[in-house]
Amino acid sequence: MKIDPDNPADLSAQIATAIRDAIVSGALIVGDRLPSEAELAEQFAVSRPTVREALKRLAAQSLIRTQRGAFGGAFINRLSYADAHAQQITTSTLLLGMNDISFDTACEARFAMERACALLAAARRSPDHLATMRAEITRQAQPGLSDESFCASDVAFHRALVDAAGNPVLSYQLAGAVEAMQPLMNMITFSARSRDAIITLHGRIADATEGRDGPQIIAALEELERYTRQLAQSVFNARAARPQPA
Amino acid sequence: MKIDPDNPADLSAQIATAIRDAIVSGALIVGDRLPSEAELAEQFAVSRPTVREALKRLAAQSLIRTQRGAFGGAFINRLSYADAHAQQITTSTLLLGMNDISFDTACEARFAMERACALLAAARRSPDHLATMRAEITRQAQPGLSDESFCASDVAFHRALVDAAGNPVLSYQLAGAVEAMQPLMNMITFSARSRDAIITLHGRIADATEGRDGPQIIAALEELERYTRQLAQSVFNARAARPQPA
DNA sequence: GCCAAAGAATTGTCAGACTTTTAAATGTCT
DNA sequence: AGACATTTAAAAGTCTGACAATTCTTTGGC
Repeated sequence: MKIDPDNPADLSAQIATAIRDAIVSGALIVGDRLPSEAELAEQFAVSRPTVREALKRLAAQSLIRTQRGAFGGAFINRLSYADAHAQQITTSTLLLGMNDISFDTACEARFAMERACALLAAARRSPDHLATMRAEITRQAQPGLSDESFCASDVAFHRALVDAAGNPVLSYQLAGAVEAMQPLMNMITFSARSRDAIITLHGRIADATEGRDGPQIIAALEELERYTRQLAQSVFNARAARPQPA
Repeated sequence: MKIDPDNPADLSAQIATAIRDAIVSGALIVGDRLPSEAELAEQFAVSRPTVREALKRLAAQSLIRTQRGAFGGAFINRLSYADAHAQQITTSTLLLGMNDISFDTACEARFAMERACALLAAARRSPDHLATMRAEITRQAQPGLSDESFCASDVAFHRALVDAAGNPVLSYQLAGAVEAMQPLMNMITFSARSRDAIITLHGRIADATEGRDGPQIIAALEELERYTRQLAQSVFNARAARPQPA
């Protein structure tokens, strides 16, 4: 590290890359303190604002954390599951929102991955996970619930299923897939009848999880995927029939 | 947006968050041009360097791209699959590298997700994907191959399988799981015998993919997971037996 | 021995200036 | 009139120097 060709392009990006590489390669480890901004500026032969821009880039990815005051500075940050989750969700949401991906494609990916958790969830679910799932089902059945709250509860239910698999890496990876679907799901209007159908399937999933019946969870998820895609199809068809609702 | 309380904490982070929220919420869409740095500085009542730090944070997440010259500026960037892939891999790699996650946990998550692609891959694989898989198997069988190259080829093989599922969202999500394993796999020494075993299983996966036999792909992947975990176990046990090899 | 004040190191922010890049506008020649 | 060269202006990229805010360490006083 500490190398920086005098290419005229984006010094702060180059510095950020150099430091990032040092972190990824293990040359800098969690808790290490970087030199002060003034020292870095001297090392890279640039001004302090340029160094600061580089550090802000790294901070945006939660790679470092800064602390003011004497013996403060920039420290290599441990990337927590929470941070990784949040980044994953933001990235996934933007990816889906900006690339006109079809509902079907996103839905297929999400349920394919969720089914991958089923066997593990059946083997490892704790009473805690079951309680969360049941609680969300109860919430979903409340009469005055808005579509948005219904979707939020849906996400919470599925997250509980994923977490029940007891593998934090899996939970992290799935977070993006499940949560990023929420804006897409929010475009759907859920009738009382369709909510009933979904709640029934959620009940089957919860029962199967309680009974440690992995294949049954998969079967219910498959049915839920089929139903969700069909529901979205009919909503979009109806909208296409009358393009100007106002 | 355009709001910014005069809280004394991290103005550049606040500005970045405000703009990011505007992007995620859809108030700013792909191709939109932000006001110039000078104008933003005026709007937020801060100095230009502070605005620049905020913009660099957004650039680090590929949310904006900047262009110099007249009528240049910061433009909302379309988050491409390539960018999202790269971010995903970096984040996953760091998460696994900094949180002493067990090999078993990472391995379990990875193969669980990969099996989720099996049925889709069987249904949709193209001759192109098959050719890639066969080519990587051939490479893996070369005699003088280093462990590192063997791992890299392993990753390429599995990525071909994932891509064969024909769902870009799935490919994106899986990228992290598969590629982030590489540093962990690189810690293993692959004997000629273990390479043979892995290559044989890869052959079974390729055959099953060619024959559109989803369950067979899953079975082979399960065996591969079992074998990989067992191999890692024995390597780690051997290392633990003589901690100071030098 | 404990508490308070001084000191120093470091990030956060500002102001102003200069350089470089780039596209548009203008001018000139055929 | 059209094609090409020149000028111009807008904008990011960078630098310098300064001051404010924060926080740890050390010193001094009781």
